Order: sequence, then C-alpha cells, then structure tokens
Amino acid sequence: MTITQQKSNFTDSVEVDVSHNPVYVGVEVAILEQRLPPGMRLAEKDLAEIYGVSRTIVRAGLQALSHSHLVTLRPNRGASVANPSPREAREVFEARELLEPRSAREAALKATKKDIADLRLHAEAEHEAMQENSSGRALRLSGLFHVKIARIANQQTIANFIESLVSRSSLIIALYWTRSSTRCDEHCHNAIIDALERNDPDEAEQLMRSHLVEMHSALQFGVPEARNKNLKAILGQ
Amino acid sequence: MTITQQKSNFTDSVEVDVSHNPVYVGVEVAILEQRLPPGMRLAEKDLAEIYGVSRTIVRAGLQALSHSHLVTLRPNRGASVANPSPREAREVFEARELLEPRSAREAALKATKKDIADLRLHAEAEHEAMQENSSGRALRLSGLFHVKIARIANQQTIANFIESLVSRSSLIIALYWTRSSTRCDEHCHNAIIDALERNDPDEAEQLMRSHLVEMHSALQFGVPEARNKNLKAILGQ
DNA sequence: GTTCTCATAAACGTATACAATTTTTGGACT
DNA sequence: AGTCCAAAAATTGTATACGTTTATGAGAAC
Repeated sequence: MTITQQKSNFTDSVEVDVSHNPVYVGVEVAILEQRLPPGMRLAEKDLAEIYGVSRTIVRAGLQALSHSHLVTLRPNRGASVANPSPREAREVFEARELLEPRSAREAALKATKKDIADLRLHAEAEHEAMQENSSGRALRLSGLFHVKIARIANQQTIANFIESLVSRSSLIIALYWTRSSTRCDEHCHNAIIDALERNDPDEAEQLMRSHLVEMHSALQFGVPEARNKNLKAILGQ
Repeated sequence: MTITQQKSNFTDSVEVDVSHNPVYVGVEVAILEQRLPPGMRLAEKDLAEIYGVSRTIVRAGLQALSHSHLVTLRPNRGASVANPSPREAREVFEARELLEPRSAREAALKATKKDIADLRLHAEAEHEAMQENSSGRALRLSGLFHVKIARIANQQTIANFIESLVSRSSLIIALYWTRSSTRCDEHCHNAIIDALERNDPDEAEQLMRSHLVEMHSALQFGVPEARNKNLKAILGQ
C-alpha cells in the first residue's frame, strides 16, 4: 500500500477514452443512424463475435453507452438499445431548448472564419446525405451540426451536455417522429450559419430556438410501432 | 444469431445501476467528502483489496466514476481522483448558475408540504454536521441539498446534469476554495426553503442565483497546495 | 553528485473459465 | 389447446491468468 497522491502534471482532465472501443463506436453510430431500433436487445456474445473481441471489451462499451443513455442495462438481463419514454423525450427537448439557443448566441460572438467554413462544409455533407436518401446518415450529421455549434461557443461542459441530448434525440425521433411532418434541417441550419457569420447573437439564438421548437412540435408521443431486425445484418463487419 | 427486438415492457429507461458496486459508492462518497484529494492515484489492486472484490469490479466502478468526471483514466496509467483545471472549474459554476436558478424557480411552483418537510430535515442534518466539525460530511450534504431542489423541480434530465455538476464542485472546492472566505450555506439554504414554502418563484430563483455567485466568487484559481495521504487509511473498511 | 541504461518489479489490458441467474424447452396434466 | 413445472440451454456476473506497458531502482559512465 505505497499509494500516494500523484503529481498533477496534466493541466486538463482527460475524458473517458472509449473512442478506441469498437463496440462503443459501432453501436453508437448505428443508434445515431437509426439502424439499431429502440428496445433492441444487445447480447454480449453476439457483439463479441461481431467485433471480434472478448466480452470484457463488450461490457466496457455497453457500460459507457448506458452512461450516455443510449443503452439500457438491467441486472442479469443484459443490454438493449434505450427506449426513451414520452416523458424523457419531452425533457430532452426541453433541455435542448434551454441550452442550445444560449450556445448559439455565444457561438455567434465567437465564431471564426474557420468555424464558418467548417460549418458550411458540414451543411454540404448533410445535403449530400439527404440527396442520396441516406436518412440515417443525414440524421446523425444533423445532430453533429448542433454539437459543432455548441463547441464553437467554447463552453465544453455545456457542449458535453448538448452532445448527450443530441444523441438521445436520435432515439426519440425514431420513436416519436410523425411521418407526416418532413424534416427541413437544411434551411434552418443554413440560416443559423448565416447568422453566425454576421455575428448576430440575437438572430442566432432566435433561429436556434425556433428550429428546436419546430422539431419538438413534430413529435407525437403515441405508441410507437414495433420493429424487428437482425443484429448481425445491422452491425455486420 | 437469433437476436431480435425485445418487447418494450418497461415504461421508463433504467439508469446505470452502480449503486451496488462498493468501489463506486465508496470512492464517490470519499471524494464528495474530500477525504480523497484531487489527483490522488487509485491503483486497481489496492481498491480490490480494500473492498474485497476482484479487479473486474474495480474497473467497472472506476469507469463509472470517470463518466461522472470524478476520476480520470489514462490508458496504461490507471486511475486517479480528478483534478479539475481552473477552466473546468469556471465552466462548472457557470453551468450551475445557468441551470440551478431555473430549477429553484420550478421547485417553488411545485414544492409540496412533504418536500418542504424533507428539506427542513435535511438542513437540520447539514447544521449538525457543521456543529460537530464534520466539514466533509457537511459539504456532501450541502451538495445534496442542491440536488434535492433540482429533483423537486421535476425535470429529471436537468436534475441529473445538476447532480453531476454538484459532485464535481466538491473537487473544485477542495482545490480552489479560499481559506479566508467561510462557507455560509446554512443561512442561504434556509432562505431558499422559505421561498419555496411561500411558493415564491422569483425569490427562489434570485436566492439560488446569488448563493451560487457567492460560492463562485469565493474561488481563487491559483495553484493548489499538495497533499499526501494513504489510500487504505482513507477508505479503510 | 548527476544522469543514463537496463534489469526488475509493479500495474494495467484483455481473454477466458466457471458460477449464478434467467430464459427456453419439452412433456405431463387438466 | 392451454397451463404448469422441471430440466436444459443460454446468458450474464465475477474471478483469475497471462501478455503488455509503465514505473522503479541499482549500477556504470560522466
């Protein structure tokens, strides 16, 4: 027991590094792209086979995903893709409506030319995904746009909250989005970029707020239909 | 590969359940009570001995703690108590100043007689901890008070964010609190309870805001002094 | 006395074995 | 057919073994 305090020789705390865990990365992207439907069971043995790792790695990845509210773990019953309740869905969008307009305002004050160029490129990628009918990829990119705005605002703590809320939104949209209302991210996102480029905080804040309200109001908290898919077909390497 | 979607037979997503992991619980409380100083190394073997479990359990607990920003994991270098930078400290309090006054407002609208009674009891426990000079315990209870307010506001998603921010505040206070300024939670907390009891949202919001600003302004982001402690002595069963 | 090198020890990363628990299955009975 | 129950199979929970990486320390060189 020779353990003492370590020298604080690193300035910034290092986040949990799960970026190298193939299970975490693969399942996260699959959820964000709506290839894995809410509620789908994620058996450890299957994931271990799919990614060619041991259950040790699988469990670490699943635990991390459950911290992000993307996966639900129940003792002795294993993991499944999270299944956010109507209440949780409402709360997530309420939280986004609280945090993101403020972030957009800050981003408008701080955005550099490089930031704007990056966002324009990103919007282009979103547009392409839409064109080629990759709706899953388009949805994930759309979420990433919101995270990028938050990162430009340079408040990492709040940006992390927003990132978590945005991720959960993919599941919420999968469950509660009304087929009738069509998504119009392209127009909204371009308008927000314009406001950032003009360094117009009021406009950026207001555009972000109405964009979120619009999304929120397109959700219908009824009973979602069932789905049924094959895990290996979805995640197959 | 016979895995298909499970029946969504539970209404609310279940949180990660680490409450039964003795490492998670023990280390978390020790950090919140400032018995474990920022930066202190947490060797897996030592924790396994202390809590009488295998390294498997230790690693799961440490991973969960790192998601809460209470522990820092570095690949191949193990875990240590987090060491929030001045920037992170500032961000955490900025986020609290954004979220908690709003929660206090909501809580004032929703607080029941039972909620008020519970808060009064809690304030009493805080008072006792102060009296008997259990400053660590007092600090943890003080944080818990803020979490309880957020839970009364009945927005679990935001309450979870606040809980995370409050936990991190214990480390921030350990590092950056000025000895000169003395903590006066008792007065502030009682005033907030009074405002909640009167169902006065404006007052509750304002009291919470000034309480947080006062705490924030008592932080001094200089170089913290070093400490040196023995792990088994701190966590000893 | 300091610094460098390399052997040794300590600690972490991952796979795997086995125990505990849950789920499934097959048959007896109503 | 439908229900109940016990046995079998499947799945998760935990400990441990072993390879890899990092930290430590003794001795040589300067």
